[in-house]
Amino acid sequence: MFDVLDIAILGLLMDRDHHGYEIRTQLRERLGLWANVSFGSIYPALARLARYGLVEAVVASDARIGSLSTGSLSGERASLRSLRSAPGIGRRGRKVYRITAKGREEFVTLLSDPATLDDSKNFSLRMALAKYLTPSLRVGLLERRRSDLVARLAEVRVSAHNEQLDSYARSVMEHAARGVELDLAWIDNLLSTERSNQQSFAREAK
Amino acid sequence: MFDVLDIAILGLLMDRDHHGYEIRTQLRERLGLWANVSFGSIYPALARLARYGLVEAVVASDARIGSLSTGSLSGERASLRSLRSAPGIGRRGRKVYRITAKGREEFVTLLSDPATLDDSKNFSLRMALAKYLTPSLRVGLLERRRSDLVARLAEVRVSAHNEQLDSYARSVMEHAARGVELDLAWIDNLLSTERSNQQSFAREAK
DNA sequence: GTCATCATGTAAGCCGTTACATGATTGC
DNA sequence: GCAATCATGTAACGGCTTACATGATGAC
Repeated sequence: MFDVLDIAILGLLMDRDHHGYEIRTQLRERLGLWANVSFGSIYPALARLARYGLVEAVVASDARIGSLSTGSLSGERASLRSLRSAPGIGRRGRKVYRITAKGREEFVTLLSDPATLDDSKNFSLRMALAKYLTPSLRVGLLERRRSDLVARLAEVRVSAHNEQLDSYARSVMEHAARGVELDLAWIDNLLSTERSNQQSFAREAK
Repeated sequence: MFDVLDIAILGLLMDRDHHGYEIRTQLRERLGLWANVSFGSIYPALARLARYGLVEAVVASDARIGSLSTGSLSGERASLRSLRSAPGIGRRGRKVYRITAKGREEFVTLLSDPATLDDSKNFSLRMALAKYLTPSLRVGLLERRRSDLVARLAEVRVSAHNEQLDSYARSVMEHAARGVELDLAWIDNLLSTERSNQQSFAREAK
């Protein structure tokens, strides 16, 4: 139904409102992935999320003018016009998006949904947004990722020991193995942090 | 013109003939990438390469051993024989593909072509096939990759120091940085190997 | 005799990019 | 006045996956 980009956008909007143009930079700077997602992906995604009622477009309340922030939708048009005619701050009619209550709900569901949790890009995105998950969902996510990596490590080690590989191909395989080991160490570190947090919480509750 | 999968397939065929079904496993086992490329990609790619005359189908008729064409490559002949001799007869009419002289030329050109050498998947593929490159082309490839990684490392370190990141998002960024560092160490290691090989060659030539 | 594996191919569709189209604002 | 950046959107296109269609062979 909704894909990775939708989750990423909702995740950004959980924090604060954004307009489309801004989302591109934020995706790189705050969520790590993707060297510049194109606008051809972002704007349609926003439109779709709006159609499903997970986000809504609000007026660009610009810092200088301010006080325009009366949320009525009928005022939106007028405000955009006034922003345009008024020289100075307001750029071209920005459409600032805000996540709805329904969107917040759906976001947490999507984020913890174990379906399509295959590749590392996907996982990194979810981890970067993990503060919106409950501790137990976080641990579940981490454990699932851990078992995937263990399987992957075994596979890549078998490949690395393939006798018929030349030194370059073997080097690639060995490096792939080291990459998976690094990922695994990271996950284990995150897991132990989660567990010690849970323990200290349990102690407090006593 | 030709894409990554084409290079990968040609690379496999440089070694020995393959049929389509077999290529899928080999892509994983020998070239590392892609958890199973689908046949919907492989067969059309083979057909296209054949249209351009880079490969040709040498139909392995279900018939028994022998009847083998100009076996310039002894290893290839041996592998085909072993495929047929073990069980009763060959399976369904396999189409075994062989790389042509033109294909070998084009392969080296594509492999050393610096265009579209962006992502790590692409680079890993090229490195896995690096034995088909000249030493200087290999060094060029490695140096280009190195400078990309240096730039990437700087970028991701800036992201990791972003004050507004929560601990999870920061952890993702820091882990990304460690990943790039690992890649970089690998490249540097490969580069020094290349250089010491060149030196020992130079000594011999003296 | 039917299931798993081997084997080849086509068609539909998804997801994302590039290219196109438009326009405001800022700074030189 | 002109370029660069900010800003939004649509349309065409490409690559890869899924699903579909077909069929041989070997194992149990």
